[in-house]
Amino acid sequence: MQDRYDFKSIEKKWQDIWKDEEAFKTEEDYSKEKFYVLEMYPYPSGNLHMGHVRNYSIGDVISRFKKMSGFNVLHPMGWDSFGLPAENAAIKHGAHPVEWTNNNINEMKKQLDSLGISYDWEREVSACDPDYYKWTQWIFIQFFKNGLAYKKDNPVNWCPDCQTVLANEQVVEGCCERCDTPVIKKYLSQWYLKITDYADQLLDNLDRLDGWPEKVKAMQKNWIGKSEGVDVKFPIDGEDKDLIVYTTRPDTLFGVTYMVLAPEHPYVTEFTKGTKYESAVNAYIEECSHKSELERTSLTKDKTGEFIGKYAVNPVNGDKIPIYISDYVMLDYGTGAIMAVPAHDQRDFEFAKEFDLEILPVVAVEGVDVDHLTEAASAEGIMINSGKYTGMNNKDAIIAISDDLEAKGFAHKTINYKLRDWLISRQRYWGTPIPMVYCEDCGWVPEKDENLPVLLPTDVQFTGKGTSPLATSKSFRNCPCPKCGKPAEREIDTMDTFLDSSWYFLRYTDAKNDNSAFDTKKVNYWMNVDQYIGGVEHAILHLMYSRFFQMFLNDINLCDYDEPFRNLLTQGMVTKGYYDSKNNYTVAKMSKSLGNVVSPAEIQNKYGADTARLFILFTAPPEKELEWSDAGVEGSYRFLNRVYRLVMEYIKNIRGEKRNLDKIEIVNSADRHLNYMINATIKKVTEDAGGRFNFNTAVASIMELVNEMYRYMQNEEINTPLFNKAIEILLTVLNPFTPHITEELWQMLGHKDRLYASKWPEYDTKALIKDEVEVIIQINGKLKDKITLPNNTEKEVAEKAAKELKKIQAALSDKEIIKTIFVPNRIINFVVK
RNA sequence: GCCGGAGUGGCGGAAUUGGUAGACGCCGAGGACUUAAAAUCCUCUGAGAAGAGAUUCUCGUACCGGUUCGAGUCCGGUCUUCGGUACCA
Repeated sequence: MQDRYDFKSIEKKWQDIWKDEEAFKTEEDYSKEKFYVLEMYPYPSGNLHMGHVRNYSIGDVISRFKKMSGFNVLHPMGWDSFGLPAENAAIKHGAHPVEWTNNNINEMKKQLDSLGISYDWEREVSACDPDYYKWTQWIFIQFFKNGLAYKKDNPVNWCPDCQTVLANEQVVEGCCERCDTPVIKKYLSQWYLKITDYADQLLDNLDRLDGWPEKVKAMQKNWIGKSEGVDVKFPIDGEDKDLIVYTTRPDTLFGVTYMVLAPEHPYVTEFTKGTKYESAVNAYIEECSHKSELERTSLTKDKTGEFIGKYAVNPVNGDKIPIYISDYVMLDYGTGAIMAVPAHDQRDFEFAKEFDLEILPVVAVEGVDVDHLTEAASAEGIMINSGKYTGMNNKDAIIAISDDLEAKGFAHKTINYKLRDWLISRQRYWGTPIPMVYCEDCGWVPEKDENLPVLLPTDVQFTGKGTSPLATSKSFRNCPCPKCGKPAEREIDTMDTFLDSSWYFLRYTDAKNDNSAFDTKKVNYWMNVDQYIGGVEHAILHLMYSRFFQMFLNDINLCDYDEPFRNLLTQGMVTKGYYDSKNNYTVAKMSKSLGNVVSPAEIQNKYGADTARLFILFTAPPEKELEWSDAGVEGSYRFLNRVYRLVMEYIKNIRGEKRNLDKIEIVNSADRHLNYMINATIKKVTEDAGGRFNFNTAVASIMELVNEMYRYMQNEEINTPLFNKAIEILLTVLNPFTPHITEELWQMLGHKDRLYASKWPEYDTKALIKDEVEVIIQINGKLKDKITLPNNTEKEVAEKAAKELKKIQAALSDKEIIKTIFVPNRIINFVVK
């Protein structure tokens, strides 16, 4: 017998068989309960990394487990195949993005199959496939027709390196999320989707998503950033205009000592034109416009600004207060103007100190000397210096002051969101063309349905510079207006690739439909996604955009659900330790630049796919970070060899005889214990792999069963129906984790059927009841001794038996028992003094 | 600052409802097999103390306190750490 099992031939053999048998093909069966398990589709970079392996191993265990449990399982895979790397490769190597992308897809597909992941490849989707992006375009047009897509001239985030605009969500700390280049503001006319119309629904529905991690929900909540306050009207002295500001603290209105406008606010040039303030103000605006987003939002920098020569009138007391401009006020939040209360807002406090403006406290905060502030007092307190509101609790004053001002027409309650509309135009080639046409007479008109898809032209030049590559196509731009037929021009920008990924999970339910994006009956059968699995880096971007799409498609009656993903599992990163430049041991996400990458192919060559899967699932719970350990991989490999040898030993043992498959007989305590372990393992794996997704503890319990079987084998006859059952259960419950080796051993036992198609075992609750149980004996809650008693021994009997134990007698000799706590089959606790 | 997690052996991690803390695995030590090594199998493996030894005692889940017969688990406070987010008015 070989020392180590031959994973290379076994894994290849079974992957070929599954393919031939169409083992994982899924069809609609409306009579059967469905389960839709989905892993986030990857960008086809051409190479699988360990993060992918983890993601897909988790999904595959769930998928295989649910299939064996009797569900009609949908487990598809596809490609997020539009995007910059393909285009950059085209610029660099001259290959067309479509070739580069499709080569990568073929390569990655092979790698996925070599891991034994059970995908139904007949439902494969690829974002860059015209049969797919036709419907992305069609959905965009539905947004347009419903007034949710619009083109607008706006200051936008521009990445000078990627040569394209970015959505707010793609700007991380003032830099491009892709290349880390500081983002600059540009004025451009761009397409937007009105996600802000769904702000409340996106927020409110979060409460219903109880299968989502708190963390992700909190991140989305913060991002939407709902705040309730009031818009207050400040008349401007000497002008026939009012200044509207948004505040959440109307209780501090008596403490307003100046006003601030964003430098870009339209009033600024209007009020300063031709005045002595004009040159200084314009210089300041000019200075701000050169600052990057990063510089401007930096908290550490000193406050700057300019007085614009005008005064506003405070509606609560008629005070005249100076108006400044400063870049600490943002044009795109609230009204782009604020009332400044230096005593109670830290930013205003800093500005007031810099410009020597009055700091007037209006809320007495406990424990703070408000007349000698060293920083703003933003906590709650009692109103002071506030006319008739003085003495009130500031929380009550918020309501009283806003109500009074509202009655006088100076205020109204408002809600503000941080969420902005989604800028979806990209000045790049490799994306879905925006299917819009500009006609001088008709304005922006969507392409006719029958002309979809608007195909990406092939006669373009990739320079990576200047305007959208589509502008260089001779064939693309000119077209007739879909409405009036006159010569018109196509939009030359493409869509953000996040649109492609905002509905791909719907397309899987009906991937080959030529007549619509998906069939309503099919989509309603399969949706929602019962279990979605992916990295937490998509907590806001992809997961919020997809929810938005789903809500919209629900509103236009294309499907019955307003949330796409019922349960979400955010897997942790795969990390590995390395020695940095100062020779310190550091653990970090695997990355080429750090040199701490372990490639899946390398591990598969050395140990096989089953070992790679097992190690990843066993080493850490799925949502936690997983630190790669070569020794740990060895351990997983060792375990699989142990399983292999165990089954070979059993087969060897029955050679020449018939396998004893009679009725199971439990003849001794060893049998009873093995039978207990068999059933306990089924129970544990069913609960851990099927419900809690704690695959690590599920695997641990299978390991315990194997250990027990080795012990049993040393002393007992193993050609018995009971041991045969142990072997078969072992292979069955291990199958979702390591499908190749278990399928092979199953066949070697003589089975003609397949393990992947077999039924998940049920456990016998009677076998889990032990005849005898170990009861612990405590004195004052501390463990003193243990006693073995018949199951369900009564309190009196147990207590008597416990008191007869020598240790307990000794411990109780000079004590008085006040009370005895008895938990059946568990604990006797003597409370003594 | 605000929001959300997490702190358990040498390491990854168990303990699902308040009931034997440390399952399972890694590392390590010892033994068996072997000419030898690898592989495999068996035993031990939280810390400290006492004992020749079987064994016994004490401490121990970031820290301080509380509730309880009993707390890794519940409550109050503190610290550390990770992730997200922020001149958002």
